[in-house]
Amino acid sequence: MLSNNDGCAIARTKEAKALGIKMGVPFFKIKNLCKNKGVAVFSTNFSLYTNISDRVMGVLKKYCPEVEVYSVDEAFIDLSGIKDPLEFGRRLKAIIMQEIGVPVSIGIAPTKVLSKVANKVAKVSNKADGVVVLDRVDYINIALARTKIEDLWGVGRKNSEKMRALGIKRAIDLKDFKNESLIRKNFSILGLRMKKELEGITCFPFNQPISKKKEIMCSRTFGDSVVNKEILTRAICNYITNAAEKLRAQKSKCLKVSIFARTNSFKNIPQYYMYGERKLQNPTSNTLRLINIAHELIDQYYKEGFEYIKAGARISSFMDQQEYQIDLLEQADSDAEEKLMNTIDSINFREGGGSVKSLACGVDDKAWKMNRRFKSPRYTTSWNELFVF
DNA sequence: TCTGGGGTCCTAGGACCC
DNA sequence: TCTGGGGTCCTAGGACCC
Repeated sequence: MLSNNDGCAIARTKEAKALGIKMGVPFFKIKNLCKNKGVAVFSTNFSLYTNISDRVMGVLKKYCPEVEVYSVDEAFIDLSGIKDPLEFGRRLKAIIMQEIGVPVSIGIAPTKVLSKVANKVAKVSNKADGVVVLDRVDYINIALARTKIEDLWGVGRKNSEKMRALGIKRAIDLKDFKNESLIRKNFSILGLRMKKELEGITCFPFNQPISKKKEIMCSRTFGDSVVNKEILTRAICNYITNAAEKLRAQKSKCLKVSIFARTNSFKNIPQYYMYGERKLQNPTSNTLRLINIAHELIDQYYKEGFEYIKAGARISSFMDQQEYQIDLLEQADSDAEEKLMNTIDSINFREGGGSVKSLACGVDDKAWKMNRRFKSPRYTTSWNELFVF
């Protein structure tokens, strides 16, 4: 399968992989190979994939207690409390095949990182028939000994090179690595969490089923480069429109807009990266308002005489409706603040007294902390704050 | 030679994912 | 000739506060 404009290979069958066709390789580099070896090549149809994905996820949600949709073709399922996970997995696989007609592989293990390893085993093993449970230390260790460090979920190109330099060549080496502070120092808290997950300790917990985007980007590479400001503007306004639609769909408003357009860096021509951003005083999801801002940014940053090959728009700094309402409340009505202050003052500090530095407003099961100037509400989970409900 | 001791908030950039 | 389109999280460092 090829990317937009049939630029790169982005999905390959086992057979294509065996021919050495790598993820992301430009199509023109493998065109001859494909022709000679009879590789079938297709353009992508993302709305079709989204549709199939939605149906598969629907089946998961119907039969599983907790589902976290991770990407268009992956989901995590919480199986705590399931007596026979292997049997459950096999049944689930059969149901998906029957109801949707799509083959899936299922990896089951104590943590997310280990379940990704199990899934990889399920994909390649003939014996497993698509479902693998890694629930015993000896099984886990065998699987980790066969997993190259760069194939581990969360270890990319840069960090696998660094790990190899430390003698960590396989996943098992990371699990058995004695010096934790060295891992922490070189690979940040994420590296340490990976190691702990390999040991079977959960560090990437199950996420809330409904998670909202924190930023939304729409961008495209053009088929032909664009040298006309009006055409470029029209494209960017389309991206803004799409982004705003997604924003409203998740019931958020944004506080930041940015636009960009770039020349083709693979070509030996004059290069320019146009980038502009704007922070907003008041949150919005209004398409027209966002488009107006885009126009202003383009007027400010556009340069004549360049061949633009790609452009996009990004919106970020979201507030959801609840937060936004609180923000308005705080700006408009200082009575609320006074009330909270009075409540806090009335609390008896038993252990040597104390002072209140921040306020917490409770809404449902969440709380937003605000500093004294009420710049922006902030979700907080720190342990040393006083919550007054 | 030494230069207070805490904090918060924000951003850019890097690394990773599919 | 021809090189995708989205996302997330973490860290360091600067600006600022008392």
